Amino acid sequence: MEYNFQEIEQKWQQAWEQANAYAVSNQSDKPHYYVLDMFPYPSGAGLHVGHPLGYIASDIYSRYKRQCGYNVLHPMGFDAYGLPAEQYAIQTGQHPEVTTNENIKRYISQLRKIGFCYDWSRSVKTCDPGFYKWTQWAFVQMFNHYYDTAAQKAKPISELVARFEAEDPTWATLSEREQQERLMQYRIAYLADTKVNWCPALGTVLANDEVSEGLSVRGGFPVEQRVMRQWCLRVSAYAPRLLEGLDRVDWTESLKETQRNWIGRSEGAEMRFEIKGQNNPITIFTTRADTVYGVTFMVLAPESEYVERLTTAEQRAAVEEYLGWVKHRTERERIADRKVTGVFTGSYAINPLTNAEIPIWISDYVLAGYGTGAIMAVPAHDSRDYAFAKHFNLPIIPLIEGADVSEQSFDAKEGKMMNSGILNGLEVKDAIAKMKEYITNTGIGRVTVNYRLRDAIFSRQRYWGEPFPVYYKDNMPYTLPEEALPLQLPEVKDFKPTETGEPPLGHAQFWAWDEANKCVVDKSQITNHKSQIYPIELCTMPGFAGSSAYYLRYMDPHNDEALVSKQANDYWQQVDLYLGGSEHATGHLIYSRFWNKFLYDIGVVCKDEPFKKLINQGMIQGRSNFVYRYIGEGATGNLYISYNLINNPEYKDKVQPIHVNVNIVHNDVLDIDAFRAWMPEYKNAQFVFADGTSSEVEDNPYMGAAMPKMYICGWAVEKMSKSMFNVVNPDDVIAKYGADTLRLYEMFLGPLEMSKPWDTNGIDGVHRFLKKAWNMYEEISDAEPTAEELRSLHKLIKKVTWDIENFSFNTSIPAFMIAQNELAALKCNKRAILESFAVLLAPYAPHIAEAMYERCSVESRKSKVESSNFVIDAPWPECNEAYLVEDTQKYPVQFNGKVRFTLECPKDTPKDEVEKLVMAHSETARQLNGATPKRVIVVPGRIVNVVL
RNA sequence: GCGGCAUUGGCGGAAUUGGUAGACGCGCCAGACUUAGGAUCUGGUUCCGAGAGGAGUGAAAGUUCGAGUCUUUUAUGCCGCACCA
Repeated sequence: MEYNFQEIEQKWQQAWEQANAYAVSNQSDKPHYYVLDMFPYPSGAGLHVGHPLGYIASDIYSRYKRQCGYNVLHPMGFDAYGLPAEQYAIQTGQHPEVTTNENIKRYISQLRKIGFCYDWSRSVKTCDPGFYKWTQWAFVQMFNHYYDTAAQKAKPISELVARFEAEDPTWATLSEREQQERLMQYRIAYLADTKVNWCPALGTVLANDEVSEGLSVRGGFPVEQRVMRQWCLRVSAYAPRLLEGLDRVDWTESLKETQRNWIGRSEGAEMRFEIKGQNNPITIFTTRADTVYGVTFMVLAPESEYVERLTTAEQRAAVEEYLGWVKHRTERERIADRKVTGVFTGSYAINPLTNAEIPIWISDYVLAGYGTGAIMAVPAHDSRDYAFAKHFNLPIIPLIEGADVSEQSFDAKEGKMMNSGILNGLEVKDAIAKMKEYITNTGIGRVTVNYRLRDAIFSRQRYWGEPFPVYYKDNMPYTLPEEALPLQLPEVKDFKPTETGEPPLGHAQFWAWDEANKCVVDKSQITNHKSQIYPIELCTMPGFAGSSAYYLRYMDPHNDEALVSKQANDYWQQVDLYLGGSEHATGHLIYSRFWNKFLYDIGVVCKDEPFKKLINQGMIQGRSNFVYRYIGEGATGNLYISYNLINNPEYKDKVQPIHVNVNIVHNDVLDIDAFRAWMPEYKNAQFVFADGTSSEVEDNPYMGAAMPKMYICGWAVEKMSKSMFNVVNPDDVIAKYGADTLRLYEMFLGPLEMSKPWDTNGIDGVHRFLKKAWNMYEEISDAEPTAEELRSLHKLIKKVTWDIENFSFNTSIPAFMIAQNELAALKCNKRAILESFAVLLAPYAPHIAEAMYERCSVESRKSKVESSNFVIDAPWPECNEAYLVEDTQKYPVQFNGKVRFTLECPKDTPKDEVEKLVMAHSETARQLNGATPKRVIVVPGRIVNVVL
């Protein structure tokens, strides 16, 4: 029977769907396991072959775990809010919900075809009110909590109020508004005037991770700095815990490093410097307290609050000019043009150790948001200070013996101190410690830790996002009561910002809060305060809001009473395995961990880290194909040279590579008819074929039938994108080879975590394997398997089990091929072997495995591979291979470096016993080598080396 | 500048604990079948060498009886962060 993958795959996909085969319950005696894919943003372009890579890997693991007897939660959903849908809406007027839902539908149909074992009944999408109710709910909780730094935990804001009432006599004297303003400084979700990344082209602010090199990550539009009143999340409060938690998760080192980098912990000291003529010191942060004797000037960030106070009358004009210039410089300009700039304030600080008077400058190389926004400059040992000092001709005092600072600063933290008073003669490391001690003891400062991680800006001036459940009374924000959630996204007539610069929600008519009746009403009713009708927040939440806790929702997706029930969360605990791209390292994966830790603090979840193990699948790059247009003498622009000829003298440097659609190229051979039909300009294309001739048919030496000629295309690895014509759609691959081949081939391509190009050359080999494997199931015998057959099978069992548990999926496919080869060579048609083979293959190629298993079955029993356990603990057959026998040790015996035979003996055999055994084998050795061993070296536990 | 990862045939890549480097697939070569092959099957395929044999995992050194694997130095490539004091 032919391997009809279309029929098989359709049949089993329907069978799984009808049987609801992958629905999973929150109640089970089985051990639980939660496998999660990073849910996709459903873009208009649909899936390409790169997307399913991680999904296939996680699907293999899920199926394996299920076959091993686990209750596996393996869901899929959609990150449905986002800019592209909204941009499209602005251009076409189509409601983003319509396009988003269309895209989701397309994604689902593409995903279904690949045969994933998702529990679709648990699917979520972030733009669903039933889902974003809990995004809004979490926001309200964050608004109503503050971070208690002493306890390192979020606590209800009411406790803070109680503390103020008890400890601060001025509290009672404040007005309600003043009290609210004060509380706002503590809330975890808070409103503040902050410097933001404003993107005029997108009309919205962006988070730090959404900006790269002064351009928006989406769209690549310029971003500028602006101060705006924004919602923020106090992520920075969680910095120590976000850092510490990394030690307790099983993630790759590189990803943890990226996060550590982003969190950016640095230990140092804050020091106070008195100001000459003022009785009010300034505080700076430094990690090099040891260099305080070399401070020759101070620098303030332009935005520093010290600037106003320290600018003298004579310098005011110069300072203001400089501040104005800095303000109008975009982030992009600042990065592109890193020249040294600055201005003197006119004030002097007093070095607390030397009492020297040191000038205070302003420069934009000091950042307002880090430390205290002011630094002590030590030009001898900091390259940035050095550049500044050279530019403005400020003194440079070297502090480390032997350091030459005539050309550049000496930044290394090594060497012996000099010119440093009490620190002279100490090593830098000891000097830092001593100085910290000195600072603490004398009270001129304190030892502190600084983090680079900033609070997340949480407002977006966009339409297609979660509305904030917030209304404004007397200009102060109040959250909607819990029973009013979700606050549904209103209809608007225009998705662009309003003329007055308000976000698109400014167009919404029904966008006012009736406090008395607790409902949304027409905003025209906002007339006066007595009406108790107030405006609702116009911004929406950013993309990461909906993706920060979606993994919890899968545990309990239909719960209307809670984000996740206690029972469901206690059962699933956390995500055991999370698979996704490393591009989310500093965005989603930080926000999720923050969000989860907050939920942990308030008792909603039982684990403070959301993702126990995390694997980054590599990116699939495109593999572009090229044709070579002849542009040399007499070129018509219509002649294309085969790739193997382009370095011939007559064509060298006379051809121009042109991208050609990879879908009309097979194994780098161009389909010339398809090429001519592809675009009008190629309609009359002529070719020089691989054999160097131009005639399109070769005379057939036999019957005169035409034989097509080959045009070979060149290739290159590039990003997979439409413009390179190298996008491969999984649907096309499935139509041609089937989902099982696609799954196998994606895994076969290389290690999961590495980036690699999608190269369709070679997919035939994998497809051939499936065909050959299928052919083994023609006539099945009930005879007892032979030892050899069992050996092949058990090698495979061992290998595949190891591979799956170690996420080394790519190496399983060769193992299957070898086993298939061996079994075919033995003409094996034993039911016991073939059944097991199908069971092993099931995680990788579930459809064909089901069909194989079905063919093995005597009567029509349920015959699902699912119901048959993965054979991890099958009895090992008697055989001679050491590695199949668990309690013996294998000693490959080498003679002069070449292994000649393998010696087997019990694991704990003493060394001299092994030597004796080897000598006893010396007869063999003599025969093999024509010599008797002179010396036998036994390395404990492993190898026997025989020197002849 | 800081940090992480990588480098093995013509190509993708194996080598799981330091133990026969190049599994498996592609491509290529030869053969079989065939009107035909861009189908299928069989055999071969790291390089040099006719052969015996020799060389060989980016480069150099080290540890070891033994190194693709461990250590140090170095080169190249990819990724992340970057005026973070």
